[in-house]
Amino acid sequence: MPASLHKVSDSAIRRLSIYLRVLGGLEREGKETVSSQVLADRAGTTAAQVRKDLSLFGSFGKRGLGYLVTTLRDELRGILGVSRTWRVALVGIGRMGAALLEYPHFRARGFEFVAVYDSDPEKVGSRRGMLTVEDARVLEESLRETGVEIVVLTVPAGAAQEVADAAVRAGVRGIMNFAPVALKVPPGVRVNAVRLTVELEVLSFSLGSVADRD
Amino acid sequence: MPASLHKVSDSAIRRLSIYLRVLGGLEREGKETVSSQVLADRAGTTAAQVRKDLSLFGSFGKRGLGYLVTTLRDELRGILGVSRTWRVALVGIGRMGAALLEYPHFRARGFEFVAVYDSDPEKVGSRRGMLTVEDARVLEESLRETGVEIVVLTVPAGAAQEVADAAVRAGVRGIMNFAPVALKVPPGVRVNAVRLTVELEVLSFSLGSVADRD
DNA sequence: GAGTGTGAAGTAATTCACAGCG
DNA sequence: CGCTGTGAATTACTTCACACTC
Repeated sequence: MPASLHKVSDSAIRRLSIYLRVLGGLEREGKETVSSQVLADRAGTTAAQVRKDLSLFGSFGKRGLGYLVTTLRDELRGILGVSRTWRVALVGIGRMGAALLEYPHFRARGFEFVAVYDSDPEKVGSRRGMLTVEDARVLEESLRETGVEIVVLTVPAGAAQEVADAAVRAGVRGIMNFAPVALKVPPGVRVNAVRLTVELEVLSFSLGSVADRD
Repeated sequence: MPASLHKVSDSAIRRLSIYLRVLGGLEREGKETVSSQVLADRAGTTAAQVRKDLSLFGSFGKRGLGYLVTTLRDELRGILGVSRTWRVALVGIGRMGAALLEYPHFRARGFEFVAVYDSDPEKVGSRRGMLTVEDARVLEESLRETGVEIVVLTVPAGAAQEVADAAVRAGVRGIMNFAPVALKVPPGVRVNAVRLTVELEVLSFSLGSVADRD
């Protein structure tokens, strides 16, 4: 039962994205087919989990054989919505913003930065690769004009909510938030937070508690 | 039932780290107490979840009043293991590595970079703030000598596993991995992967499927 | 035979709801 | 009274196990 309209868990989607990455590697290695077991090993999960995840969207495998690498990759691209290009804007061009702007894997996966904003007058007007830094004061209308669909937020915590509000008013429905605040957005808008300090603190906790395996 | 030796879920720990961040903000605002409800609002979760999470480690609140901000913050620091300083090394100083090295929130939370490595001869020997970039070939012994406890990996995918192996041999038990590969490490070593492309693809999926609320 | 697809079983995480305390 | 702490109920996620297909 393919079920494309049923609710799929976030963690399942995360894993699909990882499978997609693994399939790219397998393809480069010239592999034509792959079993759920091998896929699982490379993705860091279990074979049953792989099959369950894929079965949420269809029956892509061949029994006794496994999955066709290229076919499955195309299917996953379709499911994840990355067979097209997404128009992305960066707001806040500090060191982290600059690093993301040049991050090679984004473009390779269809996420293209089409605008950059900052509120620092020193930075506004300067070039960043193909792009010119625009003034954050014109954010809303500029985002709308440029047809931006996803915003990557690397501004200080204090500025994040107002930038998010402006982006939402401009019709943006996806926000990748690096600022250390929980953003409030209306229904229909999706925020994905990247919490670098949290990741380190999870490590710190694991190393601290002795009762720890794996 | 405090239960410090029982298994606590990863997501609970992640939330504790977020609560800690929120408490810092409340403290700066001069708030002395906070209810689970307010904490939840600022952290982006529910009051029941906050109380459940905290109850895994003790009874920190006062009924009818809430939690004392400073006290709870200290408790959480102890639980997460961040009342001390952690010695961290960065391996791979591209743009992302450079951004992390200067990321102000790491140091503010007790994560201190004490060494930087790269394999590029052009970079080896150059200065990065207080640190000199060392040659990745001496990684293992240098990590050991420097007493590094956590490694942040920002090397290309192809190099990540061998760097991880060397780090593990050097006694490192925590790895924050930015490379797009699943690292294999022995039991007792904890890897935390930061998958930036996955985060964007989750957004892409959410925007793509129309059947989407929140 | 090898390996998928999937209900059913088993775990884990979250939410409810309320007794009990300050 | 207000708000915590927590068992109980619920919901979500993962693993099992095996019929089925290539």
